[in-house]
Amino acid sequence: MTGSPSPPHPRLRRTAGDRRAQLVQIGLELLPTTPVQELTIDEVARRAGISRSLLFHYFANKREYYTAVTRAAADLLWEHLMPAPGTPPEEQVTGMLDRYVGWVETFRESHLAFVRGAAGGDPWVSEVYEETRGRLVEVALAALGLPDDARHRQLVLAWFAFTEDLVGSWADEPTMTRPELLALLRDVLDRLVAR
Amino acid sequence: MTGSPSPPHPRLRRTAGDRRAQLVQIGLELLPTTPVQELTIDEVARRAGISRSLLFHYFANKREYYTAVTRAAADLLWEHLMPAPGTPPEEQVTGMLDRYVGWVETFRESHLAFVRGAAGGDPWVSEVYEETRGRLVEVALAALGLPDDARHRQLVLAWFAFTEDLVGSWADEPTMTRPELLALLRDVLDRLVAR
DNA sequence: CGGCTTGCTGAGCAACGCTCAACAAGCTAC
DNA sequence: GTAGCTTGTTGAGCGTTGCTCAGCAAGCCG
Repeated sequence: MTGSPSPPHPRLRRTAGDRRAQLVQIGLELLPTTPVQELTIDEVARRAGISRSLLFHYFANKREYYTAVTRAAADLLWEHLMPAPGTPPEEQVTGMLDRYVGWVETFRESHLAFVRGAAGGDPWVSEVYEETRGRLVEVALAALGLPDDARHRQLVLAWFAFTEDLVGSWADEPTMTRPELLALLRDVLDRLVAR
Repeated sequence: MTGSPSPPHPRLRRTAGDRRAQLVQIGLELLPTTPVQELTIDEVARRAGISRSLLFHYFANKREYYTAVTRAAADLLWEHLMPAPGTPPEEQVTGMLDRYVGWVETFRESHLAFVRGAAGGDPWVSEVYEETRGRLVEVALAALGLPDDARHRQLVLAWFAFTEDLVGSWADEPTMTRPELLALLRDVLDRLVAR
């Protein structure tokens, strides 16, 4: 008590890019335990060891912040799913599907949290994932050699919803083998678009 | 300014049941324009013509309130979908599917808002709809003459996700006729469980 | 009219999103 | 080395919103 106030932190100063990345990273780490929109600025700032005010220096408001966090999560998924350049089209969908199941197996909780946050209430958050889903549909339709029209988009998007739900519950309680799951999903897709 | 304060409301006093029902009703009316969790107590109280405090007399906290609103919405859907007693099993699923599409056609925006709120972040809200979905699966499996085991539940629940997504986007942009949509959904379900 | 139940309110606290004026770390110029 | 600029950073503080609590008053009974 009688000692000098002693600055607990040597007042580290980061570059703008570093700090921004750090804040988004903290958001990503908090995602599994907290719905995005319920992240509190206080908590994030505390973890980063900065004042609340600084967060508003990098993000105009709370929404812009958690939208950035959501976008970061979507980008991670996107990069993991994208086929390596040069992959033959007929293998692309199979590969993406396989990697998607792997992703859910590895990051089950955080992925579930991400999807829930993206599906739920806030339009600004939903839009981020919608956009990623849209790009995934484009890739899938191209790989399948199908036209990118409204009808095929609807069908493949609905199949995404089917896949997300089934893979999620399967990861929680495996009622079939992994290859069976993959075959089932692929089969449903093929029959759907073969009309 | 110089007039008497004049009590704007004659201080109407309602029974507990009436007031509760009124508050839930207001929540239902606000659902299409506002994600459930973002309903503000202020707004609801203002619309009901009561003080904020009174709302906390009926609902312990905000969550309990919007959970009640969500449950009311889920009950409305449930009552609309349930087959009339005495309906032969083979017609039950077809009828429920038909009524579901009708429901989405009629209440597109509010139903979308409801599903989004139920899917999104808050576990307490999700649980309400999860429970209704669970009961719907039971009815469907019974009508189809299938065992109510984990695997069938997973498949039918995933098919629900497929159906919700497809019917939602179809209502926005009809890419096929209504009978075609119903036939497609029914066909996907039949093939899924016929394994 | 006195007394009881209970629907109802207003003042007020704490948490949180957000603003703003000012401080200070680290670089460049002289 | 120091003057001066840029910009990362902070603290005080405001408005809104969820929530509490002591107490008022509407309607009923004796």
